[in-house]
Amino acid sequence: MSESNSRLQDLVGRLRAQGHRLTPQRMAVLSILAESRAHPSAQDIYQQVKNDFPMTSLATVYKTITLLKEMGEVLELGFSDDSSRYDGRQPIPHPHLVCVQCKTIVDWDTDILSELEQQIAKESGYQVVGHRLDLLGLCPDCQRDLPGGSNPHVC
Amino acid sequence: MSESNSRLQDLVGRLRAQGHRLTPQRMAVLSILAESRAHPSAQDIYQQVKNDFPMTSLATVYKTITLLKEMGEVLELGFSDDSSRYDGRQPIPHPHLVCVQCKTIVDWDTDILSELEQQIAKESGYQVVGHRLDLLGLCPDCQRDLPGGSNPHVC
DNA sequence: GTATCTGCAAATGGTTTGCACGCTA
DNA sequence: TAGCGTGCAAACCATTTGCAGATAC
Repeated sequence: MSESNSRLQDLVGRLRAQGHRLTPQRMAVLSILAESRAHPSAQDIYQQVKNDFPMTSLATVYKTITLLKEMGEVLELGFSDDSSRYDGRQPIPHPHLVCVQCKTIVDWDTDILSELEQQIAKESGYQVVGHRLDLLGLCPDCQRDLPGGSNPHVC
Repeated sequence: MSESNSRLQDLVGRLRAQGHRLTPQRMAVLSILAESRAHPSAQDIYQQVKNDFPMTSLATVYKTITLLKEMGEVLELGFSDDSSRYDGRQPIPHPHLVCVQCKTIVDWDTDILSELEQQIAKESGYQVVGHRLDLLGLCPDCQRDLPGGSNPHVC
C-alpha cells in the first residue's frame, strides 16, 4: 500500500514536472494504475473511476493512459483479439503469465531475460531497446474448474 | 525452396484431409504463407495474391488465414497498434526480432525458451501451453540510416 | 448436384479525434 | 484568465460477418 502510494506520488510528481494539470478524473486513473496488480483494461479502469466520478468518460481514460504511455510510465500489453491491458506499477519489460481461459495476467520476476536480450543483441546486430514475453497457459484456478484430462489450447 | 515447397505440400495435404476445397485463391494464399520469411500482413498477402488473381478479395485472404490459424498451421503475431503478421513456415512459438523503425520481423532460433517455459510452469503452477517473445529494437539497416548517436525508443 | 467458397458491402469493436465548454493553475 | 482537460459523438481501421452467386469435388 505504501509502496503503491509512493508510486502514485511518483506519477503525480512526474506529471506536475511536465506542466500537466491534475484533475480529479486524472487522479483517479493514476491511482488505479499505480495500485492495481490486475493489469486492468481501459474499460476496467473506466468502470472503477465511475464509482467515484460518475461523469468521467471513456475518452478521458484513454487520453490519460496515452499521456502516461508517451511518458514511459505505463506498460501497454496489447492483444490482437482483445483490449489492451496496462501495467502502471512496473513500466519496465517483464514476463507475464496470461491465462487463456479467464484472461488473468500476473507478473513473473526473473532476470534471465536481460541476459538473453544482451546475448541476442550481440549475435544479431540489432540494437535491442525492449522486449515482450508472455507465457500463455491455464492458471491453477482454471485447471481446477476444467474437466480432468482436458486438452486446452490457444485458439 | 524445396523446403518451402514441402511446407506447401504439407499445408495442402492437411486441408484436403479435413475436407476443405482448394481454390486458386486459397492456393495462392497458402503458397505465400508457406514460402515467405517476411511475416507478411493480411494486406501484404492480399497485394501479392492480386498479382496472380486480380479478382481476389481481402475477405477471402482473411478467411483462409483464419482457417489455418484454427488448424494451428499459422502463427499470428498480433500488434495492438498495427495489423497482425503471420508465420506459416514455423507455426511453433519462437522468438522474433521486431524492428521498431521499419517493422521488419525476423525469426531467432534458440532453445532456451522451452527450458524457461518448463521452469516457470513448475514454479508458478500454471499449465503453460505456449509463449510469445518479441525483442524490440533497431535492425542493422535502420541503425545505419539514423543519425549517429541517436537514442531510439519504442513509442 | 450440392455443400463450400468467393466477393461485396455492411457491421463490429477497441481506440482516437474534433470541437465547444469547463475548470486548473 | 489563459489554455489545458473533459465529455460527447463521430471517425478510424483492421478484421469479421451475411448473403447471393460461383465453383470444386
